[in-house]
Amino acid sequence: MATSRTEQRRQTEQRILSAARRLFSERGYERTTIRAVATEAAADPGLVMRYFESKEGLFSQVARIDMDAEASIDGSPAEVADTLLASLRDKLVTEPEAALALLRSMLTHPEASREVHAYVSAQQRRMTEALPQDNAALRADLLGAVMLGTLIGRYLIRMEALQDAPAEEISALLSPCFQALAGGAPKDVHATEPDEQAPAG
Amino acid sequence: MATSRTEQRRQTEQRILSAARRLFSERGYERTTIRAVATEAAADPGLVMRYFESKEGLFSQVARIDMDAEASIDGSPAEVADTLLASLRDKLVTEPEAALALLRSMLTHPEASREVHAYVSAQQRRMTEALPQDNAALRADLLGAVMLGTLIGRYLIRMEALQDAPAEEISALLSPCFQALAGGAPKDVHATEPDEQAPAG
DNA sequence: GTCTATAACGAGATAGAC
DNA sequence: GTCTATCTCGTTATAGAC
Repeated sequence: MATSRTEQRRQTEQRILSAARRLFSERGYERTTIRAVATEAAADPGLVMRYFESKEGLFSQVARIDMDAEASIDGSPAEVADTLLASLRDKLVTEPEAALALLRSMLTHPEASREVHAYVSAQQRRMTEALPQDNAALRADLLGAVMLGTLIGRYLIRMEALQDAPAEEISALLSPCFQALAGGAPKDVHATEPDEQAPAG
Repeated sequence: MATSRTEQRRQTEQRILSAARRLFSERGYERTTIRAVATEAAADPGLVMRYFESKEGLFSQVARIDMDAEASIDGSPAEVADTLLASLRDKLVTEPEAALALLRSMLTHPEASREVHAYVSAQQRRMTEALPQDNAALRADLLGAVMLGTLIGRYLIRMEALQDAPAEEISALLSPCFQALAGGAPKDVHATEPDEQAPAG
């Protein structure tokens, strides 16, 4: 017998999670209803509640991102910039659906906001340690803001050119930007005249 | 007498608008209720409906941004970058509450999304015309994404360092970033005048 | 009579009883 | 696993104040 009760239940749970991931990332927390998730998963609304306790519980399950999976951030400023850029490129290559569920709701849902805040804070702290400048914390925040803006533009707002561009082209354009923010020397600039670039401080 | 009936009404309308602006920008569209706006404005929920037709109508009134007020975008890539940076710095100096109402809801409310999309598209088109490169459209989108990310980080997500930093410091750090994205030569000037264009080299 | 406040309606949500 | 009570929302009718 292929489908025991527990197996059946596990499958239903998976269908619900998958449906929730899709709807939360497409519509955000508020506009996603338990009913819609249930319909999408061919299950009963009550079941969703039973399995995940509440709408909040379902969202938590969906939007949990493991910070530990992120690459560690260290080395010279230029290396930090490269690491971050590589991390961003990853997310530009394959759409990070679970993360999008979180991003989509971060401006309007308190828990999503907290979750994102915790994530960027952690990342920020690691970067701040790696960047030697006195204004390292601000530089780290700006790096985070640029990454956030890029992901929002591509996946959530769907800016046309940004949505269609290959990941490599985006990261190539962003590279000098990251280098500058990290405080390293901008390397592959399409500049006609490489001027001196000492940060005023 | 200071408060005639129409004057009284005008004041109530203003209180409602002000309350709505605050609540929409703090909580976003979905989590802002007509009732809460009315309470905040010391008015009646029915009045809000009567004055503004519907919740959508109220939001439209609050979130209307005049694109014409934006500075025109032209000149060399370096000048384009400077213009954009100046525009961003403006918004970093004084918190643009009405725009924040729109930004806060852009990821979860369809009309807010459309409004923002129209805005960035218009800006994008003007920039694309000004930037000579073949990948101008993508560069324009990225410039927009960086500005968006910066505003979100400072006002909506409230990244700590970014929230507290003076506008000049932020724009100084962002300047080479903008220059690189616009395709001009990175330069280390931090101008205080929007019109100021330092002669490079 | 116009403008404002109170009350009620129906839709749709979550969550807990069966 | 299903059904239904309760809550809150946006909105509309109704009664009262100027």
